[in-house]
This record gives sequence, structure tokens and C-alpha cells, in this order.
Amino acid sequence: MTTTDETQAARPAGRPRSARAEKAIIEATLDLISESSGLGELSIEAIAARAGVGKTTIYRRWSNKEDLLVDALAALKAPLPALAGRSLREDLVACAEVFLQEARNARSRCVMNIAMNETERHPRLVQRIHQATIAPRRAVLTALLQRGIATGELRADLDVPVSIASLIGTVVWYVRGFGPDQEDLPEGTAERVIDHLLVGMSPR
Amino acid sequence: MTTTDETQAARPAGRPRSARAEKAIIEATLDLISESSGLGELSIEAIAARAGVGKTTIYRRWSNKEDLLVDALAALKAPLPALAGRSLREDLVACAEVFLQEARNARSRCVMNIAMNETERHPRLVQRIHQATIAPRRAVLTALLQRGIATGELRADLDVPVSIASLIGTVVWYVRGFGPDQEDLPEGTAERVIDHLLVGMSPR
DNA sequence: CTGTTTCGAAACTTTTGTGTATCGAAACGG
DNA sequence: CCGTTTCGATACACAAAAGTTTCGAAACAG
Repeated sequence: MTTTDETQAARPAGRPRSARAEKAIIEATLDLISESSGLGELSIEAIAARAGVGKTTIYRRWSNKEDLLVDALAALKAPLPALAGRSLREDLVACAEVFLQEARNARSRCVMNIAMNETERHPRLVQRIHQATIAPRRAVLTALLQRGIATGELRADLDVPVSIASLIGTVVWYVRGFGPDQEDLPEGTAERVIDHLLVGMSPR
Repeated sequence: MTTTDETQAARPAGRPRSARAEKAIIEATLDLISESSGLGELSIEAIAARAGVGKTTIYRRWSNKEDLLVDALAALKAPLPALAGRSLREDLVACAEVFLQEARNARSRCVMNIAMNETERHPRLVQRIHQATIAPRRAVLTALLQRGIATGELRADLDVPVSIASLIGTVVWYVRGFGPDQEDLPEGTAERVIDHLLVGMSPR
């Protein structure tokens, strides 16, 4: 038993790795992915320069580019909307608001692009994005719609898969018509889309 | 007046440029764009190799990469659906079928990706895509929906912009759940989506 | 046949990124 | 204070691609 047996195995001695540098590397990576399109244009040198870090510090932690990408995208948390549960419409609007903001945010959008385009080049990465980002959203919406069917707020014969595609796809495609990061998008856009789609999803 | 005054100005003498080579270059460019993601990964050398052409032949016609891309994407015709005009539903299904096929076709999909992601890097190119591909589709759908409103097949207070986004966005997002080029997508998908959306767009 | 231009191929220079190694300085444990 | 490890910076060899030039062959006009 050594004297330093606080909680875990003893620290391996020597200068500890800088958590600040690690953070800076992840941030720089996400920045550069957002600015570029496609993972092929991403260079380790650019990441090191942007992060104010030596290349050594990167290669010491990640042996190849994909490992770094996996960690970087994992750090990009996916904030699912808090579902108040008061009414179906209210929860759907909350979801739409989240999707809308993500569609306008460069960092969130690049995750979608990677999932759509890099399936063959980086299957491991895409698979991880699916289970970390896409599957949870799909699950939330599925549960939400089935709850709505149960409470009678939605048609009993509702086509759930198509409804999910319409909820996400419509928001994404609608905001696409406006500038990516501009501020000229009106206020009640989420409500407007949901109210439009809800007409066809409600009973009678 | 020279003897060769057939229709236009006389040919400038010398070996004429091979139309076949030009075609091969355009085809190779489109192939490589489809396979890659992002325009930055595209290399002139790869295009020349794929086309079976010397790099000289490319640089002689296009001074830079973007000029080549503009011409290549212009060659990618956008087949708007033939609108039979018998019923609104029939025409909408025809549109949806076209969008669906395009969403699964690598060459068409890459146009969408470029339009969404390369706005800052290639504004000229994106602007051209907008006026050559996106605007016509938007116009067709707008006319179609307004005709439907006039004939009473659609609600008089229909939100046309949101409807357009829902028609395209839902199809694109729905087929996205299946494999990109797989064959496992069911037959009546276009009808299924249109019938779902039409519920909320019809009167009463 | 002669002059001109394009053809594909190859050599060339320059730029950019990869991955490794080396350097002195700094941060820790003991 | 000492050994160890990380720090950022820099240099290095290697590869890929950009863009230019040169080359012999081929296609066309006159």
C-alpha cells in the first residue's frame, strides 16, 4: 500500500496531461469540421494550429484521425428537448424548436452531414452517431406520437414512421430556405410548422 | 469571305478539340463528386485518370476547378416530373416519386449536399444550383399547390411555403432511413407519404 | 506537304499534410 | 533536488496533389 491510495490507481508519475489542451483540441476539431464539409479536408496540422497546441500533443492521445473524430463528436452533446408533457402540441413544438435550432447551428448540422455522406468512408463513426444522436431522437418522437395516439390527441391509424420523417424533414427543409446562421427567421416558425402538420395528424 | 462560311465563324484551324474527351471529363467529375463528399477532396489528377485524359486537356479548357464544377453540374439535368394534370394527388405523387429517386441517386444527392454545405466556399456555384435546380422545383410545386387551392382540392388557407417544405423534406428524410442505394425500399412509398400529408392539406 | 492546334503522357516544381523525432522548458511525485 | 512525463515548437522524410512545361503523335485546313 502506497501512501497515495486515495481512490484509484496511483498516478503514473511525471507531468500530468493538460485537460485544458485536450479541451482545446476537441473544440478546434469541432470548429474545423463545422467550417469544412467532409472529413477528408480536415488536417491534424490545422487542428493543432487552431488549438494552439503541438502536433505531438495530439498524436500522444489519438493514434489516428478517426479516433479523434469519435471523441470530438461524442463531446458534442445532443440536448433532447425537455418534454413538459402538458399537451402533445406543446411537446411537439418543443421538439421542433430543438430541431430548428440544430438545423441552423453549424456544429449540429455537420453531424447530420457526416451521418448522411460518410457511411462508406467511416462506418464506425456513422454507426456511433446513429446510436448516440439519431436513435434517441427517433425514440423520443415515437414515444411522443404513441402517447398522443393513446390519449386521443392523434388519429388511431396514424402512420408513425412517416409522421416522424415529416416532423424532422419539414423543419429541416423549411429553415434551409433561410440563411444558415442569419437572424431573419421569424419567431413562431416551430409553432407554424407543427400546427400545419398537426392538422393531418389529429382525429377527424 | 472564305470558302468555309457554313454557319458560323471559320474554325480556327488545327486539330479540333475532342468532344469525346470533354464528355469523359464531365462524366468523371460527376462520378468522383458523387463518390466523395465535399468539393475539397476532388483532385484534377483523379479526374484525368478516371477520364483517361491528360491533365493538359483539362487545364486547356478550364482554368480552375470551380469552372469545371460549374460546367459539370450544369450537365446534370434536373428531370422535373411530367405533370399529367388529371388530379392533384396524381401530380403530387409524380413529384414525390422524382424527389424520392433523386434522394437515392448519388449524383443528384451530391447537388443537394453542395447547395447546403458549400455556400461560403463556392457562392457562385451554389447560386447557380439554386437557379438551375431548386427554383424550378419550387416553382412547379407552388403552381401545383395554388392550382389545387383554386380547384378546391386543397384548403383555401393552406400554408404554401410550409407545405412545400413538408412535401420535399418528408420524402428526403423518410428515404434517408433506408440504405442509400439499396433496393429494400417498398413500392408505394411516394403514395404513402403523399396520402399522409394530403390529409392535413385537404379541405375540412 | 506544311503549318497549326490538340492529343495523352510524362517530368517537373511547389505546396500541403502525415507521422516521427528532437529540443529545452515546465509540472509533477518522492 | 531528481527522475519522469508532458508541454509547445521545430525539423525531418515521405507522400499526394496542383499547376506548368515538354514531348512525339495525331488531326485538320489550305
